[in-house]
Amino acid sequence: MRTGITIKDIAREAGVDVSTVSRSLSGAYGINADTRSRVLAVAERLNYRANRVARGLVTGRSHTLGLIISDIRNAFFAEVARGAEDAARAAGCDLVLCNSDQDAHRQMEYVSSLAGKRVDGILMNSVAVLDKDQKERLEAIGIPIVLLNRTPGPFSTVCADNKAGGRLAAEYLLKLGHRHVTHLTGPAHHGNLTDREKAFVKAMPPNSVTVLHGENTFAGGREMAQKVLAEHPRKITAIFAGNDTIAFGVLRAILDAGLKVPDDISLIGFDNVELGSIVQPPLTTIHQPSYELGHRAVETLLRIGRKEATPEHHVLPVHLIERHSCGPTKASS
Amino acid sequence: MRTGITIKDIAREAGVDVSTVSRSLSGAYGINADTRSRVLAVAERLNYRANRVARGLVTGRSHTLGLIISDIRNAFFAEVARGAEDAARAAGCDLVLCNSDQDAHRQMEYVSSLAGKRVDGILMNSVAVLDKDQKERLEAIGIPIVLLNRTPGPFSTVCADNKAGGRLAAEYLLKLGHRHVTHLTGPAHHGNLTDREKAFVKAMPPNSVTVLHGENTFAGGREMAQKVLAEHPRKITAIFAGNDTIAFGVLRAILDAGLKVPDDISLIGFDNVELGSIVQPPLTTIHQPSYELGHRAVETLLRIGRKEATPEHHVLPVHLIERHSCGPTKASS
DNA sequence: CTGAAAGCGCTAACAG
DNA sequence: CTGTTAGCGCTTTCAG
Repeated sequence: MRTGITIKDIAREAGVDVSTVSRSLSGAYGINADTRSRVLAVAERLNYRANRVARGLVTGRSHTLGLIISDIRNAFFAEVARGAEDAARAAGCDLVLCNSDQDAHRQMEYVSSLAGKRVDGILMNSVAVLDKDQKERLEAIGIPIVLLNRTPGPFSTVCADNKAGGRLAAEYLLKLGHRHVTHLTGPAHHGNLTDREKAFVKAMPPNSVTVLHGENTFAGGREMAQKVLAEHPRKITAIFAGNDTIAFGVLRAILDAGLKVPDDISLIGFDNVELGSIVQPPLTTIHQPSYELGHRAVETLLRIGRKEATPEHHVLPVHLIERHSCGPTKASS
Repeated sequence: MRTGITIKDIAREAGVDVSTVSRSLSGAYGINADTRSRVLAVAERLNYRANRVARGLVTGRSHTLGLIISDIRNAFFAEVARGAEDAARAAGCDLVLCNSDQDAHRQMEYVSSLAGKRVDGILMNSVAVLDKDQKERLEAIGIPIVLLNRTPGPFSTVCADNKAGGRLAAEYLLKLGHRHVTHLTGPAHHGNLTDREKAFVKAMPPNSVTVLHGENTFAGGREMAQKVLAEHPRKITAIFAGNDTIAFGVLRAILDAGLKVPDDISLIGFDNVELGSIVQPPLTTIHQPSYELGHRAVETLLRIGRKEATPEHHVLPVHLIERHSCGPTKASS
């Protein structure tokens, strides 16, 4: 009912066998040019549209990829998704969008569901560093996977150089004289954020930084900032946010508290989301190539999918974007 | 190779027929509780995962929906997409993401591709108001469609009350004394934006507003604003942007020109994107329920999909969010 | 070069 | 309650 016109109809109409139709359509070898164009004409006339589901059933390839991310509303992920979709489209694949909200259970449900649909590959920024059980289940699924965050293990990964980014942020703040800083970030054991945190803390002098974990969202950033602001009204001179979205929330809280950035407190983010340039003050941040990340990730997904082969690990460079949310400490040294 | 374990394997293993397995799995009627649990146990043990593609082939339902939007990087669409995905998931459907970049050709390719995949429905913010030919082609496809912008015709629509929004913006600006305003918006004949434009112009005094069409993106907003600023340095006292993303671009250009908002020029947007509250100055805008839009759209999509039935038209309310990007004119009255 | 036949993995009557 | 029989729409040997 739904479809109507199939390969069979056009076979009958063109007076040939279905296999001939199939071959003509797929532009295959060994087919008379005349028959072929006749078949094509009929297909055209009947407004035929091949059923990709049926084709997928026999070929075993669905030409569909799954993308599991925390939340598409985070501008960083939107950018990643766009890069991924462009690359997928270039390869003739569809991209199904899944928002995990950082929920491990939900993430697994998506994987399961995608597996049931026999997607050709899954791209995901895993909720947290995967435990042994999860890794095994993922491997058992037998679908190519590319992780958007560095996790030791059998899976390919594509991610930014988070450690270098954390270090960059530390060095910059240090150069400006900050010695009492706090790092506001997402849940602990989140691959990328954790790398940033570790590298940041390591690059700062001992005991100069306190870190607070929360939701890595606008709301989360605001809440964490409200907390620190309430507890340490004077002491801290700078905040390093785990990502720009958190930074925006932090900025919001600082503004609400009647304080000024960077006069009262410096703020540096991570991601370099487009809107960072128009908030007030424009946000100093660490740039990571979000679009590229998504693009590269599906490229490697497609590559490893083909040859049942060795995992690849790509790490993309980051750099500092100096705008106006950071300034020198007055109280320091 | 890809899959391995099928219904057949578990039939053999459990010593029953495949149809029995199928029935057990789908929790169907008329099946011995014992056999059923035995089958389930085997399935569990073998880590069986039903092939939804095969199932779709026979049932005719793919449990997949398509979402075609301009660009997921636009925060408004990200919000819509999230609402759509949540609703789709609640209904057991996957959502495939398509970015049309406002390109009519690309939009049609996506529709075609989705149709080939026999999606259960398509959700799209059509590039422009559809012409007769396009409408016919869409109808011929025979897949339920819900449009995210109001287009007269046979398709269901879910959208915000754009006209009311345009009027609201005009009334507000008028109240503040503005009599020389410009409206910076996207391409002409874009359903939603056009409605806003028309209502806005109509609610303003004759000849008080000039409108400029461009790209409805951050870059587009910046470019249009640069143009206006260069040509009418003094005259205009307020700008109404077709959406917040454009407004952000406009803001950027105004700031770059060394002017102040709202002192030198007032700015009002449309959408009420989250980040509007932290730009400087916080953006006054028209709120539309983006998440709801996406959510409602898939709900109606699913509904009209079931009964081959009458199109539905939903229009969701908007309201003014008064922040600090608009002020009274000094030069006026 | 083209037709016949088998089958991808699953569901859906129809008997028994 | 369960097995048998047909397919869904397409690709793919295998003959001819």
